[in-house]
Amino acid sequence: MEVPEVVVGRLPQYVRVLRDLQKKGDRLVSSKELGDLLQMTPAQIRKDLSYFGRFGKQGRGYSVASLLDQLKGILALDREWRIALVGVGRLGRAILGYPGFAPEGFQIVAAFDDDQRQVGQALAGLIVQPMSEMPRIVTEKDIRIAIVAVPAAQAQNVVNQLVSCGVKSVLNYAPVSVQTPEGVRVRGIDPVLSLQSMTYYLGAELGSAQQKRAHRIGARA
Amino acid sequence: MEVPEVVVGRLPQYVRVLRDLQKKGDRLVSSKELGDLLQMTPAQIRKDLSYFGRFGKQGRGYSVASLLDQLKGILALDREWRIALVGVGRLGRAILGYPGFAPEGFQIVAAFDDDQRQVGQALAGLIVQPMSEMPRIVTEKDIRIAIVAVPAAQAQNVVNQLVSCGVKSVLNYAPVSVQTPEGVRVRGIDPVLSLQSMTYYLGAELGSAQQKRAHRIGARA
DNA sequence: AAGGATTTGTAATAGCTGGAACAATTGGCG
DNA sequence: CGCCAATTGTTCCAGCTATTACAAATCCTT
Repeated sequence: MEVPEVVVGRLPQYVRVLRDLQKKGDRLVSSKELGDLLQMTPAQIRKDLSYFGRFGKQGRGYSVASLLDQLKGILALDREWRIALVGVGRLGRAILGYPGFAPEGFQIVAAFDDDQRQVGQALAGLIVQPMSEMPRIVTEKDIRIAIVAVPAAQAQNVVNQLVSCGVKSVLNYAPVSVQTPEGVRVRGIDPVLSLQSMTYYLGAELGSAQQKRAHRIGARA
Repeated sequence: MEVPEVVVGRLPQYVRVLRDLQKKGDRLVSSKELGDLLQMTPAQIRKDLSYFGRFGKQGRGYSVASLLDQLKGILALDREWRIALVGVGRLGRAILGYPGFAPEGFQIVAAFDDDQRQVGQALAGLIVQPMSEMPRIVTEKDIRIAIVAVPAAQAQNVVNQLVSCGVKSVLNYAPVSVQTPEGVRVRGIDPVLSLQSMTYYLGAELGSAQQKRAHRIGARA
């Protein structure tokens, strides 16, 4: 069966909330409970999970530990992922220092920059490498994921290089939409875009009554 | 006419690419061109825009400057938005120093933290305030948007406080799903979730032939 | 052991979203 | 001046997504 991309996109949320429940000591959880925590309908959660198997028990719900294990397997989170970081400016350094990656199995194992003042420097236990070393290092370390934290003007070029090195997934912090060949996935992280999609509704609230009527407000987690 | 939320979510991308085109000196742009840049079909762009009016000229395309102006108006980006930041730890400081907000009209005008060692400190021209000052300052400065950069365990509590202060939009950097009443919008920024939705496809490529067949690969910008 | 309360997995359905297609319109060119 | 190429705005339709509804299964209580 074909799994819709939107379903895959929700699985990590399930993983995250299941971890919290496990930490809290809960052994069982129902789709209703999960739905409340994630502001989704129970049916959607059950249907999403049903793409991958039957993990629950009727009348009881899901075993937190077992569902978590299953989802980690499905998302391939039961292994370490080596990541290359490109760009060690202000943003890149913050990413290197972010403590949220390692506990989830994401390890930044190489850092690149084309600024000669940055190259050779030690950061978070890594020596910053010149871009010219990318093909060799990415191949040697078998890196499939890259994080791009370079200025917008350089992002497309950097992504092109990464793709030609065999990188298949890119997390793009540059505020620009980059194009990739089929088979290479890009996820953008741009707080400004997120803010701008919220001001639409804020503007309506401040605007005329006519505008108010035109926009419907609904919460989103 | 009711505008779907998914359409509103794409408008900021149009704004971003239109800015780039304007910087590049282009005066006109077609939906085909925009579609190529954003890896979308021209029809979708035309349809999205048609929710708000008729901005193009048949046979010619859209005036970059005029479409940009229109979209900025629709998204309420033609004004300054005052933002409160909660949490000035490692992540909060990085956000304060991020130079991408100001040029888009987003100004962080208050910073809060409940850590007594942080309160009173000057950061990026702001004095870090205690949480107890939030109701007063948010009201006085008429703040409607907040950025949350506190540990996951405190995020829900902080959001509750923000909501009770009248904040209507929250950009949540904490790796947790927070619940809000209807009318309050939350957008989460969690790079780990983005990575985890990509490993699903990477795992399939490394896995068995059976898994390979099960997952379909398609690029996404 | 029987009955009731609960909850899953899925089938059916309603609603939404994206894309194809095309008439209408515009500007350029000979 | 008339034709041609280009491109929009919109209608229609196919496909996708979410929700409702319910039979089947499980556990708890008495």
